[in-house]
Amino acid sequence: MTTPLDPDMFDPLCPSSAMPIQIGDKWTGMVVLCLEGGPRRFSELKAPLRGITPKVLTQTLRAMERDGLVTRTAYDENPPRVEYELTPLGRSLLTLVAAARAWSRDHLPALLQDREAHDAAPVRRLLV
Amino acid sequence: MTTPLDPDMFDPLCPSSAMPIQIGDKWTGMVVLCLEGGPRRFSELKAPLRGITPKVLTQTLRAMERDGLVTRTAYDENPPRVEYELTPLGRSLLTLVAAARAWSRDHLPALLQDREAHDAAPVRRLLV
DNA sequence: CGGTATCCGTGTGGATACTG
DNA sequence: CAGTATCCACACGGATACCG
Repeated sequence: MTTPLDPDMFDPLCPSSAMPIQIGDKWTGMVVLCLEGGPRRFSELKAPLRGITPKVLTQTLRAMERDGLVTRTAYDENPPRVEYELTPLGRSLLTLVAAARAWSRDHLPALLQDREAHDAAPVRRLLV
Repeated sequence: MTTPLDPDMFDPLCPSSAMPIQIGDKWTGMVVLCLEGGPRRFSELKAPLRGITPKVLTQTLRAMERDGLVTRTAYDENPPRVEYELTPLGRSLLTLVAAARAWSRDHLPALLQDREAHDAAPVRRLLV
Protein backbone atom coordinates (compact mmCIF):
# COMPACT_ATOMS: atom_id res chain seq x y z
CA MET A 1 0.00 0.00 0.00
CA THR A 2 2.43 2.58 1.16
CA THR A 3 5.46 3.14 -0.98
CA PRO A 4 8.92 3.19 0.58
CA LEU A 5 10.14 6.49 1.91
CA ASP A 6 12.53 8.37 -0.31
CA PRO A 7 15.93 8.20 1.39
CA ASP A 8 16.58 11.68 0.04
CA MET A 9 13.32 13.22 1.12
CA PHE A 10 15.28 15.50 3.43
CA ASP A 11 18.09 17.39 1.79
CA PRO A 12 21.07 17.33 4.15
CA LEU A 13 22.15 20.65 2.70
CA CYS A 14 18.79 22.27 3.33
CA PRO A 15 19.29 25.13 5.78
CA SER A 16 16.34 24.00 7.83
CA SER A 17 18.24 24.85 10.97
CA ALA A 18 17.83 28.46 9.94
CA MET A 19 14.07 28.10 9.86
CA PRO A 20 12.63 30.29 12.59
CA ILE A 21 9.97 27.68 13.17
CA GLN A 22 10.29 24.23 14.59
CA ILE A 23 7.88 21.42 15.28
CA GLY A 24 8.71 19.77 18.57
CA ASP A 25 12.27 18.66 18.98
CA LYS A 26 14.89 18.43 16.32
CA TRP A 27 13.49 15.43 14.45
CA THR A 28 9.79 15.57 15.34
CA GLY A 29 8.68 17.54 12.32
CA MET A 30 10.44 15.19 9.94
CA VAL A 31 8.98 12.15 11.66
CA VAL A 32 5.52 13.64 11.22
CA LEU A 33 6.18 14.06 7.52
CA CYS A 34 7.51 10.50 7.25
CA LEU A 35 4.33 9.18 8.83
CA GLU A 36 2.01 11.25 6.70
CA GLY A 37 1.35 8.43 4.26
CA GLY A 38 0.62 5.75 6.80
CA PRO A 39 2.32 3.49 9.37
CA ARG A 40 6.07 3.02 9.16
CA ARG A 41 8.56 0.69 10.76
CA PHE A 42 11.45 1.83 12.92
CA SER A 43 14.05 1.26 10.24
CA GLU A 44 11.84 2.75 7.55
CA LEU A 45 11.92 5.98 9.53
CA LYS A 46 15.62 5.77 10.13
CA ALA A 47 16.48 5.74 6.44
CA PRO A 48 15.40 9.24 5.38
CA LEU A 49 16.41 10.74 8.73
CA ARG A 50 20.01 10.79 7.72
CA GLY A 51 22.38 10.36 10.56
CA ILE A 52 19.87 9.89 13.34
CA THR A 53 21.03 7.33 15.85
CA PRO A 54 18.69 4.60 17.11
CA LYS A 55 18.82 6.11 20.56
CA VAL A 56 17.64 9.50 19.41
CA LEU A 57 14.96 8.09 17.13
CA THR A 58 13.65 6.05 20.03
CA GLN A 59 13.66 9.11 22.26
CA THR A 60 11.79 11.10 19.65
CA LEU A 61 9.18 8.43 19.08
CA ARG A 62 8.68 7.77 22.79
CA ALA A 63 8.15 11.48 23.42
CA MET A 64 5.65 11.64 20.59
CA GLU A 65 3.87 8.56 21.90
CA ARG A 66 3.70 10.09 25.35
CA ASP A 67 2.03 13.17 23.90
CA GLY A 68 -0.47 11.10 21.94
CA LEU A 69 1.00 12.08 18.57
CA VAL A 70 1.85 8.55 17.44
CA THR A 71 0.88 5.03 18.34
CA ARG A 72 3.40 2.23 18.67
CA THR A 73 2.35 -1.26 17.69
CA ALA A 74 4.67 -4.21 18.23
CA TYR A 75 3.90 -7.42 16.37
CA ASP A 76 5.20 -10.61 17.93
CA GLU A 77 6.91 -11.96 14.86
CA ASN A 78 10.32 -13.07 13.86
CA PRO A 79 12.07 -10.94 12.84
CA PRO A 80 10.43 -8.36 15.10
CA ARG A 81 8.18 -5.74 13.57
CA VAL A 82 7.12 -2.48 15.15
CA GLU A 83 4.99 0.11 13.47
CA TYR A 84 4.46 3.75 14.26
CA GLU A 85 1.41 5.65 13.09
CA LEU A 86 0.14 9.17 13.46
CA THR A 87 -2.87 9.63 15.71
CA PRO A 88 -5.54 12.17 14.74
CA LEU A 89 -3.78 14.55 17.12
CA GLY A 90 -0.51 13.88 15.34
CA ARG A 91 -2.23 14.44 12.01
CA SER A 92 -3.42 17.81 13.22
CA LEU A 93 0.23 18.85 13.16
CA LEU A 94 0.38 18.33 9.41
CA THR A 95 -1.36 21.63 8.74
CA LEU A 96 1.21 23.33 10.94
CA VAL A 97 4.07 21.61 9.17
CA ALA A 98 2.58 22.69 5.87
CA ALA A 99 2.33 26.27 7.11
CA ALA A 100 5.95 26.19 8.22
CA ARG A 101 7.06 24.82 4.89
CA ALA A 102 5.04 27.41 3.02
CA TRP A 103 6.64 30.15 5.08
CA SER A 104 10.08 28.75 4.37
CA ARG A 105 9.39 28.55 0.68
CA ASP A 106 8.19 32.14 0.62
CA HIS A 107 10.52 33.84 3.07
CA LEU A 108 13.51 31.74 4.03
CA PRO A 109 15.59 32.88 1.05
CA ALA A 110 15.12 36.49 2.14
CA LEU A 111 16.11 35.63 5.69
CA LEU A 112 19.26 33.87 4.53
CA GLN A 113 20.09 36.77 2.28
CA ASP A 114 19.68 39.22 5.15
CA ARG A 115 21.84 37.05 7.34
CA GLU A 116 24.59 36.85 4.79
CA ALA A 117 24.47 40.59 4.16
CA HIS A 118 24.58 41.28 7.88
CA ASP A 119 27.54 38.96 8.37
CA ALA A 120 29.41 40.41 5.42
CA ALA A 121 28.96 44.02 6.49
CA PRO A 122 29.08 44.28 10.26
CA VAL A 123 28.69 48.02 9.88
CA ARG A 124 27.12 49.48 12.97
CA ARG A 125 25.03 52.47 12.06
CA LEU A 126 24.90 55.18 14.68
CA LEU A 127 22.04 57.41 13.76
CA VAL A 128 20.48 60.71 14.65
CA MET B 1 0.24 55.93 19.82
CA THR B 2 1.04 52.50 21.02
CA THR B 3 -0.25 51.50 24.40
CA PRO B 4 2.08 49.96 26.98
CA LEU B 5 2.53 46.23 26.84
CA ASP B 6 0.55 44.25 29.36
CA PRO B 7 3.08 42.90 31.86
CA ASP B 8 0.88 39.83 32.16
CA MET B 9 0.48 39.22 28.46
CA PHE B 10 2.36 35.95 28.90
CA ASP B 11 1.02 33.67 31.59
CA PRO B 12 4.00 32.22 33.47
CA LEU B 13 1.90 29.14 34.19
CA CYS B 14 1.05 28.60 30.53
CA PRO B 15 2.44 25.25 29.46
CA SER B 16 3.86 26.76 26.33
CA SER B 17 6.96 24.64 26.75
CA ALA B 18 4.75 21.68 25.91
CA MET B 19 3.78 23.23 22.62
CA PRO B 20 5.13 21.07 19.84
CA ILE B 21 5.78 24.18 17.81
CA GLN B 22 8.26 26.94 18.42
CA ILE B 23 9.15 30.14 16.62
CA GLY B 24 12.88 30.62 16.60
CA ASP B 25 14.58 30.35 19.94
CA LYS B 26 12.96 30.36 23.31
CA TRP B 27 11.86 34.00 23.37
CA THR B 28 11.62 34.88 19.68
CA GLY B 29 7.92 34.13 19.29
CA MET B 30 7.04 36.27 22.27
CA VAL B 31 9.19 39.12 21.02
CA VAL B 32 7.35 38.99 17.70
CA LEU B 33 4.04 39.26 19.53
CA CYS B 34 5.32 42.14 21.63
CA LEU B 35 6.32 44.02 18.50
CA GLU B 36 3.09 43.36 16.67
CA GLY B 37 1.61 46.74 17.60
CA GLY B 38 4.62 48.84 16.64
CA PRO B 39 8.13 49.76 17.79
CA ARG B 40 9.12 49.03 21.37
CA ARG B 41 12.02 49.98 23.58
CA PHE B 42 14.37 47.50 25.19
CA SER B 43 12.85 47.84 28.62
CA GLU B 44 9.34 47.79 27.23
CA LEU B 45 10.10 44.36 25.86
CA LYS B 46 11.72 43.19 29.05
CA ALA B 47 8.62 43.81 31.16
CA PRO B 48 6.23 41.20 29.74
CA LEU B 49 9.03 38.71 29.12
CA ARG B 50 9.07 37.74 32.73
CA GLY B 51 12.46 36.72 33.97
CA ILE B 52 14.42 37.29 30.80
CA THR B 53 17.86 38.66 31.55
CA PRO B 54 19.26 41.62 29.60
CA LYS B 55 21.90 39.38 28.14
CA VAL B 56 19.43 36.92 26.72
CA LEU B 57 17.10 39.63 25.43
CA THR B 58 20.05 41.24 23.68
CA GLN B 59 21.06 37.91 22.18
CA THR B 60 17.53 37.30 20.98
CA LEU B 61 17.18 40.74 19.42
CA ARG B 62 20.62 40.62 17.80
CA ALA B 63 19.84 37.26 16.24
CA MET B 64 16.53 38.59 14.94
CA GLU B 65 18.24 41.68 13.60
CA ARG B 66 20.81 39.54 11.86
CA ASP B 67 18.04 37.60 10.14
CA GLY B 68 16.26 40.75 9.06
CA LEU B 69 13.29 40.17 11.35
CA VAL B 70 13.67 43.39 13.33
CA THR B 71 15.37 46.71 12.96
CA ARG B 72 17.25 48.40 15.76
CA THR B 73 17.23 52.17 15.95
CA ALA B 74 19.31 54.00 18.52
CA TYR B 75 18.46 57.64 19.20
CA ASP B 76 21.25 59.78 20.56
CA GLU B 77 19.36 61.21 23.49
CA ASN B 78 19.75 61.36 27.18
CA PRO B 79 18.61 59.07 28.65
CA PRO B 80 19.39 56.68 25.79
CA ARG B 81 16.55 55.36 23.70
CA VAL B 82 16.63 52.34 21.44
CA GLU B 83 13.68 51.04 19.52
CA TYR B 84 13.07 47.70 17.92
CA GLU B 85 10.55 47.22 15.15
CA LEU B 86 9.39 44.31 13.07
CA THR B 87 10.44 44.34 9.43
CA PRO B 88 8.02 43.09 6.78
CA LEU B 89 9.88 39.78 6.99
CA GLY B 90 9.37 39.75 10.73
CA ARG B 91 5.71 40.58 10.21
CA SER B 92 5.39 37.58 7.95
CA LEU B 93 5.99 35.45 11.04
CA LEU B 94 2.80 36.75 12.61
CA THR B 95 0.65 34.44 10.53
CA LEU B 96 2.80 31.54 11.67
CA VAL B 97 2.53 32.60 15.29
CA ALA B 98 -1.22 32.87 14.85
CA ALA B 99 -1.33 29.36 13.36
CA ALA B 100 0.69 28.01 16.27
CA ARG B 101 -1.60 29.68 18.77
CA ALA B 102 -4.68 28.39 17.01
CA TRP B 103 -3.26 24.87 17.10
CA SER B 104 -2.52 25.21 20.78
CA ARG B 105 -5.99 26.47 21.51
CA ASP B 106 -7.53 23.57 19.62
CA HIS B 107 -5.22 20.70 20.47
CA LEU B 108 -2.84 21.43 23.32
CA PRO B 109 -5.33 20.39 26.01
CA ALA B 110 -5.66 16.98 24.36
CA LEU B 111 -1.89 16.64 24.19
CA LEU B 112 -1.51 17.49 27.86
CA GLN B 113 -4.27 15.08 28.75
CA ASP B 114 -2.57 12.30 26.79
CA ARG B 115 0.71 13.09 28.46
CA GLU B 116 -0.78 12.96 31.90
CA ALA B 117 -2.58 9.72 31.16
CA HIS B 118 0.57 8.19 29.77
CA ASP B 119 2.58 9.25 32.81
CA ALA B 120 -0.03 7.97 35.23
CA ALA B 121 -0.35 4.55 33.60
CA PRO B 122 3.05 3.43 32.34
CA VAL B 123 1.42 0.19 31.29
CA ARG B 124 3.30 -1.33 28.39
CA ARG B 125 0.94 -3.18 26.15
CA LEU B 126 2.43 -6.18 24.40
CA LEU B 127 0.06 -7.11 21.66
CA VAL B 128 -0.61 -9.78 19.14
C1' DC C 1 18.53 53.29 29.97
C1' DG C 2 20.45 49.84 27.50
C1' DG C 3 23.29 47.25 27.54
C1' DT C 4 28.42 43.99 28.57
C1' DA C 5 31.26 40.74 30.97
C1' DT C 6 31.85 36.46 33.27
C1' DC C 7 30.73 32.28 35.01
C1' DC C 8 28.10 28.23 35.13
C1' DG C 9 24.27 24.45 35.26
C1' DT C 10 21.46 21.73 32.35
C1' DG C 11 19.84 19.14 28.69
C1' DT C 12 19.72 17.78 23.97
C1' DG C 13 21.55 15.13 20.94
C1' DG C 14 25.61 12.59 18.94
C1' DA C 15 29.25 8.45 19.04
C1' DT C 16 29.98 3.94 19.91
C1' DA C 17 29.06 -0.56 21.29
C1' DC C 18 26.09 -4.21 22.62
C1' DT C 19 21.43 -7.27 22.99
C1' DG C 20 16.64 -9.88 23.05
C1' DC D 1 14.98 -5.83 13.50
C1' DA D 2 14.41 -2.79 17.01
C1' DG D 3 16.10 -1.32 20.13
C1' DT D 4 19.53 -0.38 25.12
C1' DA D 5 23.55 1.14 27.52
C1' DT D 6 27.25 4.45 28.31
C1' DC D 7 29.74 8.21 27.72
C1' DC D 8 30.35 12.83 26.16
C1' DA D 9 30.54 17.58 23.84
C1' DC D 10 28.58 21.65 23.01
C1' DA D 11 25.10 25.22 22.85
C1' DC D 12 21.44 27.58 25.24
C1' DG D 13 20.07 30.07 28.53
C1' DG D 14 20.21 31.73 33.47
C1' DA D 15 22.67 34.39 37.60
C1' DT D 16 25.21 38.05 38.95
C1' DA D 17 27.76 42.07 38.55
C1' DC D 18 29.32 46.07 36.27
C1' DC D 19 29.52 50.14 32.57
C1' DG D 20 28.89 54.37 29.06
